[in-house]
Amino acid sequence: MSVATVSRALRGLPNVAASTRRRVVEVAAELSYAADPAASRLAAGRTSTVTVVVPSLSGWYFANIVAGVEAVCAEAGYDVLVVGIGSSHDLSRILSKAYHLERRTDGLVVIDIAVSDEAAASISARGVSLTTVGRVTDGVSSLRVDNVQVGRIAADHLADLGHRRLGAIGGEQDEPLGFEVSRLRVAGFADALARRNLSFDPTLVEGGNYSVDGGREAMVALLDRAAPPTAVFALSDEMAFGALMALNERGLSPGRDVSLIGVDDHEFSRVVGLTTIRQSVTDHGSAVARLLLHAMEAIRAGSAPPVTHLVPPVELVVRSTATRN
Amino acid sequence: MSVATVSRALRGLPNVAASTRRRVVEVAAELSYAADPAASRLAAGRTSTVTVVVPSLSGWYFANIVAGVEAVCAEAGYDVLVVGIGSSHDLSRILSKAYHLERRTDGLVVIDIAVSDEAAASISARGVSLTTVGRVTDGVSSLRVDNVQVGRIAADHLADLGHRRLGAIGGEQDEPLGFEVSRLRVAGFADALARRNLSFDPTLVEGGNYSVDGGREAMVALLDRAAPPTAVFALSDEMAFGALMALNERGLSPGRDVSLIGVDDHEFSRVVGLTTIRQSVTDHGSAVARLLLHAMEAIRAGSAPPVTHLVPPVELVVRSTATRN
DNA sequence: GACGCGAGTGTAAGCGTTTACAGGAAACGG
DNA sequence: CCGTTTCCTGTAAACGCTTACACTCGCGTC
Repeated sequence: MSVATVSRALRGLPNVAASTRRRVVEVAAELSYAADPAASRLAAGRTSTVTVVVPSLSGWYFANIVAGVEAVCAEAGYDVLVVGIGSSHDLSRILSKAYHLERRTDGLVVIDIAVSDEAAASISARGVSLTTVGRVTDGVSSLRVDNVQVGRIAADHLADLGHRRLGAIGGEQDEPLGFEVSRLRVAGFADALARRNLSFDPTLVEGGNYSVDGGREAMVALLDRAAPPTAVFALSDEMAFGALMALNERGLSPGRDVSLIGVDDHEFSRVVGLTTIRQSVTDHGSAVARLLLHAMEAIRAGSAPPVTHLVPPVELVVRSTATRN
Repeated sequence: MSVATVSRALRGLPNVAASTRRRVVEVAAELSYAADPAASRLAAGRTSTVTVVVPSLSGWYFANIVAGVEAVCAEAGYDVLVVGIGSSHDLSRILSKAYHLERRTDGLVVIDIAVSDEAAASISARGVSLTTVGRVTDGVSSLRVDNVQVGRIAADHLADLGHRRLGAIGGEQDEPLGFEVSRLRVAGFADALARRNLSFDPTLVEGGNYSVDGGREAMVALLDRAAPPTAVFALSDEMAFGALMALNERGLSPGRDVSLIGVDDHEFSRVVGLTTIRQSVTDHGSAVARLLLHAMEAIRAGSAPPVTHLVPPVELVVRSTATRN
């Protein structure tokens, strides 16, 4: 029996007699033989590897996205490589990584990092499939929540509760990763208020850096205003937790003295009763992984990869930190 | 100039004239050339890849460990593969994965999963380095916190505060991953009490499944006892958060009505003022990655890999949920 | 001035697959 | 019964590196 036949049998290719295949599979199992991945990759030119590029691996949001991607890709037989670009905001590291990734991966999931058209073109020219989360690039499948909608939901809820003086805790100007998200959410927030003929004071937006500490400081800054807001929209639950700390420190009660709404439905939001806007992050990871798998399948089949833009729904979760004014 | 010279120059091997090397590096940069990883792996037999095997990728603890490992390994030029074994408790999946890993990785970091002596032997026989976190196997470098000590610190703190009727929220019998940890922490807890001639009622231990919900239910069960404990040791912060929920639901105040101490110093512990025992999980990841790098270096050099067992310190963090009885 | 030596470079044989191509046997139609 | 077609299997050429080995210098040595 030749190596070619074995290779064909083990990979499920056609043109192998059923009896032959059975024997091959049997013996392979017995010897616990499996093709050397490096040799396969070299010969076939495909790596059976998917790479997730992510700003950071710790942090609730990224960890959950990666978990979703990993589950689906592993299930489909792909190895999952992770690349954290760390706090180094310089794109060069990402690009050099992406460059190294060249012959290293069949697919790329890029999370919350802007991919320029040229970068996307160069990646696709190398035969690597690309999908993004949180950012969209022309011609690249992506998944993102409708952040404008998120802002609107928050504003509508707070306005329905009778709040009129509203503040927000968002990203910061010099924050490459989170700023775009902040901009959209705040825009939606302001837009929904405008539709109700309510005014939104843009000076009542404080940067919170998407961290607990940042959220705390932002809330302190808001409380120190001459006329503090009666309700605050924190653009992430983590910042909302910080805001809760600030309220506690001042002896203020969330929901009674100041209403607060977050975004994410982090698992600890339940613990503190945080009203929030839920996004199912792990599901997002799974969904984008499936997008990627389809694209890779298409490329392998020689057809043009489909371009799909997923916009999963978000959902208001009412708890106790936002109450009637 | 021959391919051999280029190969040697680019990899920094000796026996290359400085001038030659300079030119090669220069031209390579210009053409943005880099060796095809698959071909290198096939020819050299090494993969420059490290694999992290972890029960789950979401969850604070695992995400942070993986982040620490990734940072160090990426820095050292290794690709980082992640394998989540999911909720499937069956070892077969792990083993089949490990088997597939055979020619796929130079090093393995196994987190909170027991590795049998035979499995360790078979892995090392394949030339793959192995380090573990949370579990120790003979002859395998590892990192684990002293869980007995963790239990003692908790008991000492609560006892110092005058508490005499103590409960605990831990893992469960049928929980393959967490039970060992629970056993040790509870043992340390009981031991420290015994040293003070205080009694510990083992029926006052409820299983909390290392989840928020589990912690909540465990606390409910404890509160429903005829004689509830005045202080509770939650074996993880996440369970402690659940316990806090249960207290809130009953209108009880943590620290005043029931004292509570957790383990981890999760970033939200600060938010709720949870007294806890800190472990620096990301640092643990970095440390175990360095252990692995050393082992792989030794193997490459032909020497026997050093076996080191790291036991990083833990630290009591006093906040407001545990107070004088 | 022949010799040995070491530094630097080139040659070529793998590494273990995949895959185009060729070949051979069985089945089928005329 | 012979020529086709259809299936299956084998042969061998890549794939792009690494590395043992051979080789060529230029130099110091006796």
